[in-house]
Formats: sequence, structure tokens, C-alpha cells
Amino acid sequence: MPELPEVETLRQDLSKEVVGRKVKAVAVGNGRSVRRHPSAKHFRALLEGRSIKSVGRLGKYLLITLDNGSTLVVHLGMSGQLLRVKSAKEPKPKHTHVVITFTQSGELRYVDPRTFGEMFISGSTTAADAEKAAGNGASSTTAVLPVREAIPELSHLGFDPVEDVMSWERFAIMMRARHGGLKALLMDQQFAAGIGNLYSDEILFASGLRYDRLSDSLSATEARRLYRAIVETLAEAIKHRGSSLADEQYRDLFGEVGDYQGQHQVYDREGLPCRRCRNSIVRSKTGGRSTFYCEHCQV
DNA sequence: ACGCCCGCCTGTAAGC
DNA sequence: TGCTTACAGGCGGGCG
Repeated sequence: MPELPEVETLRQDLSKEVVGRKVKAVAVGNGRSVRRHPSAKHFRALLEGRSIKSVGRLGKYLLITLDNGSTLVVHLGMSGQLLRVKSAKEPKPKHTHVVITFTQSGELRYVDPRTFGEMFISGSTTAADAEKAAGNGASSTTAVLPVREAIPELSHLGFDPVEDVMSWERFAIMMRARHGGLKALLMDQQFAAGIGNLYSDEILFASGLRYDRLSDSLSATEARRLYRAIVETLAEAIKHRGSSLADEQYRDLFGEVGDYQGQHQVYDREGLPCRRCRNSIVRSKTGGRSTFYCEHCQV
């Protein structure tokens, strides 16, 4: 399941591969992938003819900025892939739902068997919007807005642990302001954007904290350790181009697997010896999902 | 405010 | 062997 490191890997590759390209045609095979739009036709019309200016990311969302100021937002859900191919003749994988063809040949394919992911265009100014903005005065003409304001659909997201650097003291204050299990909090996209089941387990192991510790029970040292673990674990996973597990779907822009699964300390290691203390890694089920941890190293 | 469940989906794998 | 069932979980919504 693509989380922040996998999406960041895609972002880096996309900025090299598609920035400056112009969209010639868009084909939508499964309308569910563009469900925020009234129709596939509507989505296509907003994307065709546009050029790609830059590629950003917020949490697990890719933000592909277009030359008219709108943004193509992509979320991969559980099983989504974004694949760059040089020729339209390359065989199309099953569940290819959207194909973006560029003028200079080659295409970008959106593949998603489980259709939990989606694509949508944000901030496209219709004639009515333009009129409204003109009436509202000068504020709409300012060049670059922060992402959360520019894309109202993502305004609910919390801080991005890679993009939004903060002091550990501030993080500790945020932890104390909440009351709940650490794992649920890490995975709450309104608290921190981009951490899912896999990386929350790895982060908690790296910080030596149990998934069910309460966020307002941490000492200053523990809060600092947790903040460091978040930043360092994600950075390390990005260096390794993300995690691809045997039963999972993650592939980078070129269809290659990531490398970080070899570094996992707890995730998907039930019954295997802890790499630090040799005790068996435990799996517990909470709220329908698995948590992997070491009962000895995490307190 | 928080925990927990559901529905949305399909591929894989375990169980009978 | 072949069918059925469970499981995987991101996210939004609902409910207690």
C-alpha cells in the first residue's frame, strides 16, 4: 500500500519524466477512478491540452500542477500504480483505468485493481468561478498559495512529516493536546499526512514505543524519540525507494519494486526474531488491522 | 474526542 | 480439485 515514501519516490520520478510535457489525450476506462467529477468527459476536458508545470506531494497525494493553475491530484489508494511507458503499444495491464497521452509520444497510465484510489482536477476555474473571483478583489491573483489553501479538497490534512519541519518541542505539545493510542494518531491523516499501517509500525519500533501508548503519556524524551523516528524512518524509506511486499502492488513509475522491505524491523515479520533483541515479533489485531511489534523493545 | 464498525473493491490464499 | 470464505487496508461516514 503506497504511503508517503512510495508516493515521494513517484513524485521524484515524475518531476524528471513528465514536467514540461503537454497532454494530448486522456482516456478513462473506469469512471470510478475519476468519481469526484460529474463525468469522465468532464475530467478529460479539464486535462486535455494542459502542460505539466511541476509535481508536488502532500501526504499520500501527488499534486501535478498544470499550466492554467489547476492541479491534477492523484491518490493511489491500496493498489494504485502510475506507470510511464514510452510507447502506447506496450501491453496494457489489467485494470488500467486512465491513460494520459503526451504530445511528444509516450503515456502515463493509472492502474488500480481495487479502485480505492482516485484522480481529480482541483482549482480549475470555470467561467462562473472566474467571475466570482474577479468580484472578490485582488486576493485571487496572488501567485502561489500554500497547498492546503490552493487545494480545498486536501485542507483537512495534517502536517507532512517530510515537507513541514518542526521542532520536537512543538511536536511534543501536539502529542499532549491529544488523547489516544499512538498508532491511531500516527495514522490519522488529519494529524500527520502520509503515514499508514506499515510505516506507523516501523516508526513505533524505531522509537521504542508500543502502539497502544497514549499520546499524552509520553515523557519529553519519548516525544523527541518519536518525532525523530518519524522523520528518519520516512527519509530512510525514501532513500530505498519505498517498500514492495510480496503480496502487494507497489511499483515505481518504471514498474520497478522498492527496496525498503529488506530493512523492515517489524512489519510483516510475525514470529520472526526481533533484529534487536531476538524475541519473536508479535502481531495484534486492533480495529480490523494488524499491528506488528516487539514486546521487549517497545514499552 | 476517541474507538470501532461499515462499505467500497479485487486478488490471493486458506479452509472444507 | 473447486468452491467458499477470510483477509489485506486507505478513507469517509456513522454511531456509541
